[in-house]
Amino acid sequence: MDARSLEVLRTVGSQGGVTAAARTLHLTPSAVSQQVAVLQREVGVVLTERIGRGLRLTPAGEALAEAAVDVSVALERARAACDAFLEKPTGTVRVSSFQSGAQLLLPGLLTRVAALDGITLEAVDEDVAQEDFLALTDRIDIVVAHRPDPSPPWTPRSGAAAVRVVPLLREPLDVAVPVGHPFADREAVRPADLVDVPWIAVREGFPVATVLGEVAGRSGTAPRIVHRINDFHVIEALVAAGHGVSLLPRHTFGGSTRVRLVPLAEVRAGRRVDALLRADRAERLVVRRVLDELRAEAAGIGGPMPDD
Amino acid sequence: MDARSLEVLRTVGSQGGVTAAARTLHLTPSAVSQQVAVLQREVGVVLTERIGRGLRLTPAGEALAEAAVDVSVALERARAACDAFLEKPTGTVRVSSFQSGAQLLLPGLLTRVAALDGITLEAVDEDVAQEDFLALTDRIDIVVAHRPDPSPPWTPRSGAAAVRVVPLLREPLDVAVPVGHPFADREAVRPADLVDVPWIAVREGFPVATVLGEVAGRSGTAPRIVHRINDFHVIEALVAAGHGVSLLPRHTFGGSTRVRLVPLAEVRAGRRVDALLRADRAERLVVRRVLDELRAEAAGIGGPMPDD
DNA sequence: GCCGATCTTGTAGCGTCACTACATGGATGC
DNA sequence: GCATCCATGTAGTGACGCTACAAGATCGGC
Repeated sequence: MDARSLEVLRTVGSQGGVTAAARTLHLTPSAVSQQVAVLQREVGVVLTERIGRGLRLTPAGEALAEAAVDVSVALERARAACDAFLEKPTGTVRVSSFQSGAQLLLPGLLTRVAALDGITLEAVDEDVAQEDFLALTDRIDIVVAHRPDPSPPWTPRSGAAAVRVVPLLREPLDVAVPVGHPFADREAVRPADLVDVPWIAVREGFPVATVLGEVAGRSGTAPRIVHRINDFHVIEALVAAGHGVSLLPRHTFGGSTRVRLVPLAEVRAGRRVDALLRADRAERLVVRRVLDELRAEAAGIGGPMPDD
Repeated sequence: MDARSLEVLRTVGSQGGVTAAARTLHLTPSAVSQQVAVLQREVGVVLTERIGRGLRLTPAGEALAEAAVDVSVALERARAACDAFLEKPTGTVRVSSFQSGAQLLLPGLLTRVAALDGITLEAVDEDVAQEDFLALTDRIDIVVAHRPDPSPPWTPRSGAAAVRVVPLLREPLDVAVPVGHPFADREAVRPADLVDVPWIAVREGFPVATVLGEVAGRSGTAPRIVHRINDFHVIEALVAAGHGVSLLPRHTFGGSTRVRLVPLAEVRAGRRVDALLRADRAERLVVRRVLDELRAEAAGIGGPMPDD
């Protein structure tokens, strides 16, 4: 029973398969399969079961994976205990963010971290579907993720307490319309005003996709979606050119002079931006340090965080 | 940073040296030294320092060893999480005890455990000096140890919370005198009565050695020790033959018809019998099960345990 | 003060274990 | 029913940890 084997099992659980686990662990599927097999023989309990052509953890496997979290945490805490005897926290931290979050937070974060000296920060932009954010934590230390504001909290595929959620900021979603549009100079628009307008939405399954449905739902009709674009800047350009209206996050707005953001009335539309990190990663001193800076940076932008 | 490496470091700390650690880990000193060296290189902090021709942990090493406990605990807890899915706790548990404790507790414990079915119990009798009991926990699951009743609690050489102490029973120490001795039919004897009597004591440094000094101290004189014998049955035989008097535990008394046990008055003389086990071992289900039986067995003998 | 004993720490050699590459058996979906 | 994807076996290879041996260091005894 090795800490590494447990880590492998846990990854199979969180990534939902041998192949996916192999990818994030930089191994071949064969190696992963063997590790799990050895572990299974050792504990004498069936840990995985085939589901279709895939694989998932049995209740025993879940329990073991859950316990594996504490092992990783204890290991990282041990490492941190030593780091405390070094003068400065040193090391490299991998941070990922969806694009608009990166645009909002990364420049300031990088400046702050550069001032700390000794910490190298590897930033990656990752645009993934809502349900895939948690899985990113297996290969990235701090995952900046977003979800619609009124929405159920992050629920991992496996291992309940494995991932920690640190709220960063809440950002309202406004209606983006071109200059000259009937709404452009309004104080606010109500859902009832938006019946049958041509929407530019994000792709299905992506973070704020559900918000549009809810806004439209208030007026009792389905939204008329004419385009599905993930990049907010592209959306902004399309709106500016009069190809439709859209919901855009207020603070990330590019500032096009040909687009106006009009607040929504009667409905609470927004997105929450959270930092997701595995419990073991959260024990690393450098990670904590970077996370502190990230929170400070977010606090300077979004104002105080409301409780969920 | 491996769980095994941490275990090695921890053993070096608790055993107080590379060679001793190598013995308990069934390794060569060279292997232990290399492991520590690798670990040290990895964390970048000095973990050990030479003290004479020996070795001890630096504060950083202590901190890491302390953290290593949690790693072992988490690992064993993971194993236990799987065992919970098996029908019965199965496995082998190593128990050691000093001789008189073994005589008192082992027969009943073995009977109890045999009734559980599936647990094999390896019993060892270990007569070690007071300060060496704790080190036994590195190679034995449950160490039955004893110490003078009013005495400071067990303090490990390294790693404060690494060893758990489970009180089993308290046993009074009585004055053993031969039949026909002036004290033989007394209700009790006072320290003042015992000035200048010829004592048979245990060897220096062994568990109840200090009690005699304290009893004698009450009368203001040093005890006159004529023999140093560790085996209580040998002591009993010597007392029976009139070669001196001794302090013997009441419940372990062999029952020689030529020896009387007379209680001590005015002074609280006794020994505490404790079970010592490492925190990680305590997580194993089989170990817990055996420990439960041991406590039950002890409760049947010593009556309720007083708080220290 | 020298010598043996004891303890730690290097170096060479060896065995084991985990990984990769490749092949096989199932299950899915167009 | 064929192509695809996934998990899992099997041989081969490389790396890592161990043992055996030797060297440097320190303490106790005569």
